[in-house]
Order: sequence, then structure tokens, then C-alpha cells
Amino acid sequence: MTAVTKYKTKQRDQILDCLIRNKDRHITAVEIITALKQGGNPVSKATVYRYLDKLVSQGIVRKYFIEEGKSACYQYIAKNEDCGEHYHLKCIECGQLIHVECKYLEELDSHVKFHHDFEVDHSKTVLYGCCSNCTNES
Amino acid sequence: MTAVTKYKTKQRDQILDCLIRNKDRHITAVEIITALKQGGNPVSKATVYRYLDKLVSQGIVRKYFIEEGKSACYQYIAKNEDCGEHYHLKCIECGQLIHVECKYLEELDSHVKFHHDFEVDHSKTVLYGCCSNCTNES
DNA sequence: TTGCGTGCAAAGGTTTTGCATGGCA
DNA sequence: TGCCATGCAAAACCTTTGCACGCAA
Repeated sequence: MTAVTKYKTKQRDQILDCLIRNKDRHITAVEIITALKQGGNPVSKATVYRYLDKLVSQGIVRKYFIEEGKSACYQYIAKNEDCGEHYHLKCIECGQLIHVECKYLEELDSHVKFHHDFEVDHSKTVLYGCCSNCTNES
Repeated sequence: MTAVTKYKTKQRDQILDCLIRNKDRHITAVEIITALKQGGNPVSKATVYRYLDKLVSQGIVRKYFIEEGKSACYQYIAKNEDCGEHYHLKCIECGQLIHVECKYLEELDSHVKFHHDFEVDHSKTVLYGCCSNCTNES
């Protein structure tokens, strides 16, 4: 967490809007850039990357690395959803992010903590795999 | 799984050796290239990447995408250790990768599968957090 | 001898950075 | 007015690919 966003600008509104419009899926930086350009409000690459970084360090947006090391994906986290406390399942196929509120998974934390001496950071941890829809289709 | 390794070459031996020497941690392609160069047995980038791909598709080496989307990490999987079955904990501070063989965590799979209808892919999943050493230091 | 493997260089793609300009507060 | 934000272009990186040559079997 380096600098903090101080100014409100048209570009930042655009970027955040785009993320919110796609809050039910993840989206790459390039997709954001393309979408804004097509929408008639182009924003430069540098600005998009710089702002995304800030949003991530502020916890407003989550960053994923799934596409074979290629490009990072970003997804807006709604403020009222308290994502710090639960686990996330991310479907590799469709990109769906599933929020899981589950006692069993919460116990996982204490298990890992006491038996493996390791403190899990939920904000950075995602269980990758395949959701039921995608499992059935393939 | 595309092509299969047919020839045994000096370069391949070097690469595999390097992976085995570092079997207790993950290592990037660039690190392998550098190590071999410094060891007096340089192997070209292309060869390293191409061979790593093969090793991965043969299941001899595992590929991770953890380092902030930058470069992929590779780690040799000893044949008798069935790494497909266990979880990985990655310390955000020191970068240590911890292999966890644990019944509790194995149960996690079936739990997630039956209760949340989601099939976890171990090869892509890493639990991020802080190991005991780093927790104590900070 | 055959055909896979290697090396080099170039290309491809994503992300970062330097620097001058623009614009919010 | 003072900074921060933006845009552009260039650079930095990692990885892939084309092609000719080398070498294992």
C-alpha cells in the first residue's frame, strides 16, 4: 500500500464504473482499456494499470492470476460483502467467483494455524477449480 | 500432453538436475537459465521453456503462478510423493512453499465438492498467508 | 539417415516507467 | 497554486515461435 487516491477524475470514474458493471466476473486490464475505448471514453494503459494497483491495495478490487501466467484479472468487491471473512472459489472455466460462508471452511483456518503453524490470508487466497455448471458441460 | 520426450540430451539432463537440486522449493525458468549459465553449462531460453512444458505435461514438474503474475514457478515432484493429493501453503513474506500432507485438508476437497458443488484443482490452488517464522519476526 | 532437439534472434503480449502536460482541490 | 494524475512512448519482462543447424538413436 503506497500512495492513496486523492483526486477524483473522469478516468478513474470510468475505470471503476467498468469494474462495477462487471462485478459478477473478472476482467483483464486490456479488456477494461478496450471497453472504455469502445465506449468513447478512452483511458491510457498506464492510467488503468496504475489505478488498478491502487484499487487492489485499498481492497476495493481483487486481483487474480489464473490465465496461464498471461494477464492478471481484476474483480470489484462490493463493499457490503465482507469478503475478508470467507473463502472464495474461482471457476477456471467460466470465471465465476463463488463466495463461501461456511463453518467448515472457517475451521480450516484454525486447523492450519495450529497444526501447520501458518496463518492463512483470506484476501489473497482463492481455491481454484471447476464449478458444477462447467463440470457438467465438459 | 502433446509430444513425448524421445531423446536424452545433455541440456535436458542439466535442466532436470537443476530442478531436482531445488526440489524443496519452486524455481523460475529464468533462475534455471541463470543457474545453468553460471554453472558453465548454458542452455538456451527456448530449450528451457520447451522442456519445462514437456515435464509439466508429463506430470514430472508442477507449474505455479504465484509471483504476482510475473513469472511462472516450477517445482520437481518426486515420483513417490504424490503431490496431486496435497495442499500448498505459500508464505507471502519469505516466499517459502510448504507442502501439506494432511487428512483434514484432503477432507476439504470432498466437503467443497459435496456441499458447494465445486471441484478444487490442487495444481492451481495455493493457500496464501504467513508462516510461523515470518509471523514471529514481524 | 531420420527426425527430434537446440540455439539464436525476432516477435508477441503484458506491465512498468520517465517525463512533460493537464487538471483537481 | 501545489500536487497529483494522465498520456505517450519507450522500456522492461517473460514467453513463444520460425528457421537452420546439430545430434541422438
